[in-house]
Amino acid sequence: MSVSTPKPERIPSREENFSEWYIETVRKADLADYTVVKGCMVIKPYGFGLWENMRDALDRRIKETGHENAYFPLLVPESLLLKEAEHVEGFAPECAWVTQGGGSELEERLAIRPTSEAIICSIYANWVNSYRDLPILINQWANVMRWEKRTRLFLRTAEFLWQEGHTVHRTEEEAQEETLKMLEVYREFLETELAIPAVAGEKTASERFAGALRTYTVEALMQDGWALQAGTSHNLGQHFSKGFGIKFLDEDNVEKFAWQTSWGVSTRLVGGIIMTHGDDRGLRLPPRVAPVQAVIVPIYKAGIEGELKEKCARIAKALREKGVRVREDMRENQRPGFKFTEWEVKGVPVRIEVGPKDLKNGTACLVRRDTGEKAFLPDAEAVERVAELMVDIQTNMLETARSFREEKTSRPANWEEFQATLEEKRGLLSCPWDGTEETEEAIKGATKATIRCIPFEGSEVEAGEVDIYSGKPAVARVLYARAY
RNA sequence: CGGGGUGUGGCGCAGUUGGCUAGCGCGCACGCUUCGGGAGCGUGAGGUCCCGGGUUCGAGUCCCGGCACCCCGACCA
Repeated sequence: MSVSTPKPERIPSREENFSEWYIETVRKADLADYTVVKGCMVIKPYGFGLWENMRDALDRRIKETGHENAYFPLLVPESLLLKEAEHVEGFAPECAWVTQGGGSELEERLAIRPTSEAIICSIYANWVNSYRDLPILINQWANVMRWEKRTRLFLRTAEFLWQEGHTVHRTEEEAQEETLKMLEVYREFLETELAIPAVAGEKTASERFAGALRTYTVEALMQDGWALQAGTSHNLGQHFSKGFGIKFLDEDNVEKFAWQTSWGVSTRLVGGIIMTHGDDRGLRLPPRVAPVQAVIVPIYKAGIEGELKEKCARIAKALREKGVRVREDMRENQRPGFKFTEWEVKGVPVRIEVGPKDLKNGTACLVRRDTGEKAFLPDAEAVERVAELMVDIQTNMLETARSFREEKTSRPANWEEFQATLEEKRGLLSCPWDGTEETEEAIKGATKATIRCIPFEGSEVEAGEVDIYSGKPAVARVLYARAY
C-alpha cells in the first residue's frame, strides 16, 4: 500500500474551516454532544466541570458585590409576559409554550422562561412597599429556553444555562451605578478568569434588550475575526416597574416606581473560550478555570511499572497540596502518544511525563499546552514549576488574545476601506457614526457588520469628523464587526 | 422560514443497469507482545439499510409521501 491514509478523527484546521473546527473541537474535547431534542445539547462532565469553575468564579464576584442567589419558576404565565410591551415583542417569537398539564388543556398557556424579567418582576411587586425594602439585589442561576432556528453547540442552543441578576433600586442613579458595576464585574471576570480581553461599551438602540432603557455589553473578538457578545447589563429604567406595579413609598411619603437592572452571562462563554484560545490541536484552557490543570502521563517500561506509579502518585500528591487540579492518566491499554494527543485536544494546560529516564535521573518532564515548550526538571523543582506555570500560562494566554485583538482592530479611513478591511482582515472596525439607525441598517445590509458597541474608551470624535457611510457629522466613534 | 445536501453497526464511508449470506476502515471486547508523540498481530461481538406506502419473483438500490439532521441565507445571548 503506497497510499497513506489520513489519520481518522483529525480536526480540520481553523484556517480551512473555522466553524467545522469549532464543532469538532467541542466534540473531540468531550465537552458536549447533540441529543434527541433539536437544539438541546448535553453538557458532558468535562464541559460541565469547566462551566462549574467559571460559574464559581463569577458567583464569588456576584456575592462580593452584595448580591444573593435565589430561584424563581421556570414557567411564565402568558399574561405576565404581556405586561411590558417591548419585552413581549422581543421575546414572543422565540418562546416555547406549555399548553397542557395532567392530561388536560390549561386555561392559560405558560411560557418556558426565555428570560425571567416577567416572572421575577411580578413577584418583586409584592416584596416592595417602602424605600426601606430597597435595594433588592438578587441573582439566579438557571436554565432558559429560546426557540432558535439555527443552533450551534454552546454558542446558540435552544436551552442554555446562565446567570441572571435582577435588582430593584430607589433611584435612577443607583440603578445606573449597579448596571455599570456589574458590567465591570463581567469585564474583569472575563479577563482574569477566562483570559478573554473584552471591550466594554453601550449598545445602540437597535441592539438594546427588549424593554431596557440602556444596554451595556462586553464584546470579545474571536480568532476568525467575528465578535462575540460575552455579557450584557441592562438599565431597565422604570419600564418593568410600571408594567408590573413595583411601587414604594419614599421617605417623602410619595409613592414612586422603582428603578431596575438585569444582567447576565451564559454557557455561551464556553464557546468564547474555545474560539479565543483554541488552536489546530484543539482546546487550550485558561488554567484558572481548567477542570484539569495538569495531567500526569507515565511512560511504562517492563519491570518498572510499580516504581513509575509510585512516583506519579508522589508528584500528584505534592501538586494537590499546592492546590493544583491534577489528573493521573494511569491507563495501561493506551500508549503515551495517544494520551498526549487526547489531553492536548482537551486543552489541559500542563502535561507531566514520567518515564524510565526520569526515574533514573530524579526528574519529570513538563510540557506547556500554550507554547509546546518542553523541559526536564528535578522532581522538587518540577512541582514548584507547575504551580508557577498556572500563572504564566494564564498571563500568556491573555496577552496573546489581547495582541490578537489589537492587531485586528482597524480604523478605516473611508467607506471603501471599511468594506475591504471587513472582507480581508475582519475584526473590529472603529469608525465615526452619525448616530442614526438608518446608517446602522444600511451598513448591516451591505456588509453584515453591526455596531457592537459605543466603547467607553475611544468613542470621542474630533470636530469635523463625519460618518464613515453617510458622510453626515459624527456623534461618536463606534466599533463595527460581524458578530455571532 | 426560503435555497441546497445527506440519511447504511458507536463514528467515517462503500454498495454497479434491482440479484446470492450487506461490506470496509476506525472504535469496541478478549489474548499476547508493546509503551519518551495517535502501537502490532490474532480472535470476536455488534445492522428495523431514517419512517410509511407502492412497483417487482426479488428493493439498501426504482416510484410516491413523510420525518430528521447538516450546510447557505433572514431572526437571535
